[in-house]
Amino acid sequence: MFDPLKLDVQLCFSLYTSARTIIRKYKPFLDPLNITYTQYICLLVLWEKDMISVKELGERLMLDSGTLTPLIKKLEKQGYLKRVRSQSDERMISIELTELGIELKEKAKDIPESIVQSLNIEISDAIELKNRLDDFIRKNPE
Amino acid sequence: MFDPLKLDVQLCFSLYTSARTIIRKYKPFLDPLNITYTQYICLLVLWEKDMISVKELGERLMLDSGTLTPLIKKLEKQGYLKRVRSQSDERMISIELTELGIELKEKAKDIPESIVQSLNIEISDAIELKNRLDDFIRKNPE
DNA sequence: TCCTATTAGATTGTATACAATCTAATAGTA
DNA sequence: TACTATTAGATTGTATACAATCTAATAGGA
Repeated sequence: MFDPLKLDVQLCFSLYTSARTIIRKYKPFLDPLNITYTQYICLLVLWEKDMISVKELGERLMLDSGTLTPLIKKLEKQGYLKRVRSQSDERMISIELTELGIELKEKAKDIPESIVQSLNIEISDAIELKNRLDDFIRKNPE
Repeated sequence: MFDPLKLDVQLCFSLYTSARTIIRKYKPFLDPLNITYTQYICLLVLWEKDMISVKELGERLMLDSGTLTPLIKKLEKQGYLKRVRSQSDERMISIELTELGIELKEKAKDIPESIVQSLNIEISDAIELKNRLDDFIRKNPE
């Protein structure tokens, strides 16, 4: 008999478990750089576009200032970035990579490839899965 | 030019975001029961099989005692379960639903259906996505 | 039986997530 | 211009995750 109150049946649990599983895979590659997964994705955004506000970073990662403020301060303490009060609008903080932060990009460049190698998944399946997830995210905003 | 250090390219971020997105969808349905998503999935396991150890629950959810111990104590404080030291092996704790915990199953019975309704996704797509995720989890253990 | 290894769960410490609230700055408007 | 609303980011409080360590109990030999 089909019971929707079964853990095994619920999509959410599969998403939750998959996310934790893959984030765990990043750990051995991020530990040497002394950063966490969330810090890593912040840096990914900054490596793409430097000098953005906390708000813009938050929109990109779908995280709020409650999560980002302490995290950015930790990256600042490690010397990877600076927090600069904007001149034009003093409510805003501009996050700016330091030399060290820019250099870190080079050290992190092989991580995506290493992750793909460490995952037991075909590239085509990974792409298909990612497309389906992005479709899901797109259709379920907020 | 394809850059693997782009956030948008990485499967992990899609998983991470999808998981947070769908867990957020549970909140309006779980808030009235005064439980969180993680507490809910613990109860899902117990509603399926009562009187299990912390270890067995942990294996089912892939969570360790560091996460589960405080969480189970909160559910105990709310009166949904009892923690009973096993007679045969005093290292083990048996988690046992109370009347209140059993009654909660009835109150939670419509949640899966409500979630499906609230998600903008076709059932067939949800099933396909879930199958792919479960395949991914199965192939990437630990 | 005695000793060592293992195991179950608890505890500690760090790092998110996220709701709710707060503060200071800016925008919008009468 | 004076007033109100909005906005950016910080702060507070709660609840995970998870590594590392600790403790007590059991298992498995010599």
